[in-house]
Amino acid sequence: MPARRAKRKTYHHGALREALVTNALELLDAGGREAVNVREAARRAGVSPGAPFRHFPDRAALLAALTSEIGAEFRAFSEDAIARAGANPLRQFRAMGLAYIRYAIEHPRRFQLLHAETCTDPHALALFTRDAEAVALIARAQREGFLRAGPPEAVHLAAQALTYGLARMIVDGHLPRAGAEALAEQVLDVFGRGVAAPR
Amino acid sequence: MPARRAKRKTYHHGALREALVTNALELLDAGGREAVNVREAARRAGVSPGAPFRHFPDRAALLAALTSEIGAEFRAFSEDAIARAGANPLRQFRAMGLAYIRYAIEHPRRFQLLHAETCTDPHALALFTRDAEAVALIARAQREGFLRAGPPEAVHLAAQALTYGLARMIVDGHLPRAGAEALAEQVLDVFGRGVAAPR
DNA sequence: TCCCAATGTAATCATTGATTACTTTGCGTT
DNA sequence: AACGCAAAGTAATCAATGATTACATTGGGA
Repeated sequence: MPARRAKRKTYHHGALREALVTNALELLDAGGREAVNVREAARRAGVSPGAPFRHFPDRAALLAALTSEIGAEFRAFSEDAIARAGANPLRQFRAMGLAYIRYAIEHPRRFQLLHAETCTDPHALALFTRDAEAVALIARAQREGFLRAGPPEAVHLAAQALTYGLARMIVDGHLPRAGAEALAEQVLDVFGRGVAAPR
Repeated sequence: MPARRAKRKTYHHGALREALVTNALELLDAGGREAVNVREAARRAGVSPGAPFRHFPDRAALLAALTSEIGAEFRAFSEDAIARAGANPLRQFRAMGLAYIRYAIEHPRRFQLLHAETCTDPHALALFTRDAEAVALIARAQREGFLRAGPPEAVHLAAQALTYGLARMIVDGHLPRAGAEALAEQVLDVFGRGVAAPR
């Protein structure tokens, strides 16, 4: 209830845990993972440096909570994009990839945290949670003649790596963000024509 | 000359700068970028905490020197792989991609540092230093009928993104390192068949 | 030889994470 | 409605690190 950064009237904050995570998110967006620190989050919540300890045993726990929060946001973002893509599974797959890339463009620091080596949240990576399903889909499309032959696992991994690579290149500064989305669509088209069965 | 971690006989270390970078590399490999700290590097060199200041104005400078060192190593690694690939440009390109991935498997922390958003070393990224040349090569292969038609810039970016994505997936823990190289070869094959002109 | 610039030491300060004892609050129980 | 207790925050403290300054030592060149 009490506004962040304002002097608190009550002894108890009321929603310190949430406030800390929110403040940590601000710090992350502003300066990356290394800029996330407990004291500043506490300061912005108008609370003493020891207070966060009641909610998070250490900095890693705060980062974990932040990661979880961001994971949920990303999942919602991704699933929304899939829902908008209609019923065609291949269109859905493409939409998921583009959502991935768009999220990386819009929230690079969050993307970075979410996919860091240290992130162990199994649900954090929406793109990688339907592997078996996606591979089966690819195998079926191959049998039905829509996709050219080849090991479906490799085709799937290629699609993942391509998407992840584009997103990562943007986040890591190897691809200018301006126009990156349009470029990404071209790249996905090249790949799509590559894996499609020759007519 | 004096061994690291041993008590120094002389007042002057002799090669403190190099020793600090070496120690920083150890810290990086052991615990990632965040584990690199000036004091520990100084401690391991058997030198006081203030000594590094003579060589590096701050921690960022030490990290920059470390990055530069790693960049040179990676470049040599990559160029060696290309040299071994023979004269065929397409084979060279494939060899470069595989070298990229192999380096990521062998030295994930170094790869990570080298490709971090904060890395500004323009020569650090061997894969991305011959863009115009590679695009021209692709365009020529298309004209000569080896590759199917399509915007050569997009084909080139697709190849880059695929390679970078695989390497990054390994580094970020999204792909088990065991067997990753063989898997990567399969993926590059799928891509290669995709961009190759239909026979 | 001697001087001085380079290099390392010692001491110090600020920031941050972590931890403990103490204080305040407000809710559930009676 | 009063009480008591658990939850939540404060204050104080310690350790580790980065940064910075004044001082000491060394060795090579004028």
